[in-house]
Amino acid sequence: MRSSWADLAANSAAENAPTPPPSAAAAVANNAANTRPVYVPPHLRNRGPSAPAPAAPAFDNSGSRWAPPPRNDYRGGGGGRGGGGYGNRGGGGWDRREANPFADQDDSEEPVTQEEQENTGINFDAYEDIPVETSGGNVPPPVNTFAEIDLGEALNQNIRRCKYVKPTPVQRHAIPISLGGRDLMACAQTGSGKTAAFCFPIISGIMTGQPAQRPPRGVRTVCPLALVLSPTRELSMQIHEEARKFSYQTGVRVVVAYGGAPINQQLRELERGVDILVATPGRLVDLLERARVSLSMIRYLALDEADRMLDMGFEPQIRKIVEQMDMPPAGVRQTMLFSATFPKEIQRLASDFLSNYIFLAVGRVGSSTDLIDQRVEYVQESDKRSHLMDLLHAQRANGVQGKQALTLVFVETKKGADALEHWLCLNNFPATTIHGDRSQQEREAALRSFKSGNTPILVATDVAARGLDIPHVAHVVNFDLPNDIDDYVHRIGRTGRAGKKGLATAFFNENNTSMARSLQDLMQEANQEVPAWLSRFAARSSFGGGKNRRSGGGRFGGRDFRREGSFSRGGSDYHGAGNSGGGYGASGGYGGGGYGGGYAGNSAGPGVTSAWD
DNA sequence: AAAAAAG
Repeated sequence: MRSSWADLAANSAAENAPTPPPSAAAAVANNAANTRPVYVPPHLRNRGPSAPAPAAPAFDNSGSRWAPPPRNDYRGGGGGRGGGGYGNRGGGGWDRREANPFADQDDSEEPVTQEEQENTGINFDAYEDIPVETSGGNVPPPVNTFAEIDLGEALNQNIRRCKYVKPTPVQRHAIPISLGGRDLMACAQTGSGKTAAFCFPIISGIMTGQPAQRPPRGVRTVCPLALVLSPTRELSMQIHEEARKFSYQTGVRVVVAYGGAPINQQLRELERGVDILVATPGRLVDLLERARVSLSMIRYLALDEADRMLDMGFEPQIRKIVEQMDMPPAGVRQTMLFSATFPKEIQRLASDFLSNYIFLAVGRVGSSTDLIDQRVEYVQESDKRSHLMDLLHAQRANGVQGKQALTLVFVETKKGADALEHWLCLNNFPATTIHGDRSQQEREAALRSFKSGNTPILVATDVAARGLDIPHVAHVVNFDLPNDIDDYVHRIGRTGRAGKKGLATAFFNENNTSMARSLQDLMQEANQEVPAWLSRFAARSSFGGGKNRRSGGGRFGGRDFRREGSFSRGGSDYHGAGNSGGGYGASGGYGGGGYGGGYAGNSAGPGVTSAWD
């Protein structure tokens, strides 16, 4: 598929003239007469007439099936509205024009108004005074602007189209680390732009890196250069949509594959070429076993919600994909793990997939205090429905134009989700539900309907707990509390995103006593008001410690497990040994004492644990 | 024990 880039380059060199790509021999000859490098990075391939003519590629495969006809996705100026030709994704068969992922947005060149920024952008004021913790050797310093990083003009333009003005904290730190070629384990807040944090370096790396060799002879096997895995289908879809925006007109192709949807369409997309494959594990294993995908060329591996991907349910599949197929080993490929939460048992498992990695935890002080208002109410099992009804009524009263604010209600079981949805509808609350017993079509329809406000109440199992970015979720209700505090963190993280405020209400009763202590600790750390009755439950249940207890007092949602043992446990002074200056150059390495935490000198109170993506 | 992920 590299050759399709080559064709593009050739095409571009000919100023978009409809001439066939040069033969390999011609390419070589041309190159011999020309000292320019043979490889043309994708960000140069869509250049307009003013761009210097790139050298012809040395690896042209014209005549083979890997050299499809030249793409015609150059559009004058590159940034304009472009008129027709968009939205032909899925139509047209061999029409290779790239659908405009920004088609549904106002693409005018008007400066972004304050209001717009407020409504659509990220509220960066919410990200001041971020505590940052890094460990590992030679940590690259963070950047403050996208301009400081050379991501290439095409990517920069997409960043502007996305209305990203400056990098979020996780992006400031993670992008230089990734661009530096380092493996990374990153804990980052919910809704703080973590997808971009791993997409930008991957796209940039593919654009500027060496051209890929031709895929092996397996006729229909495709060889992506990057693999992004996520635990749910909807999250994979979302990552794919984001990544498509970031890679628009870069020549980098992103394809998604997940279960529950017809495989044939996904196969067709794969055959058109794939640089970045976004997938759920099951469908990927299927594709690997059918030999439709080979991982032999993988340079970048990203696990989103990495702790989830490595817990009991997923670990075997992930090991199979990463260790037992044909993926290059750690140290050869570059591996990036992202999550809000990273229990140290899982960190230990994860380290199998990493090589000399940097651990990064980025959080903001008092984030939950400012952004997610957490409440816990004591509600008997039998009273939950009527209590929920009260909340919804109160909200409706506050709603704009009688419109219900978006409310996401988490329950424990799929049956429970159906039952609650049914009951809500009976009571004139337009609700829908998403869970694993529904068809993929139903799941996607439910999500759409919720996002659009058509059914402003979504009853969900944990399938919706992680990663999903649903704008304007005003309220997350933990109708049934999860059994794991990390799940709670992810669930409430569906609100209070991109610097906006949110509300989270949990129903607590005797069935949740195992959560009392961890919930109390979490809320305390986030400067939330803890009801006295909850503290009593916590005191009562705390003797055994409890599996939900976060070690060391849990100032951060994540902490490098490699540092365990080099500090006295008990966590009275989590950051005490770190220098609180700007020293990002951690020198410690594994378990060494020389941890240079770049803790952003905050004395305003306890750190944050609340919302980590 | 539940949920998710292949069909």
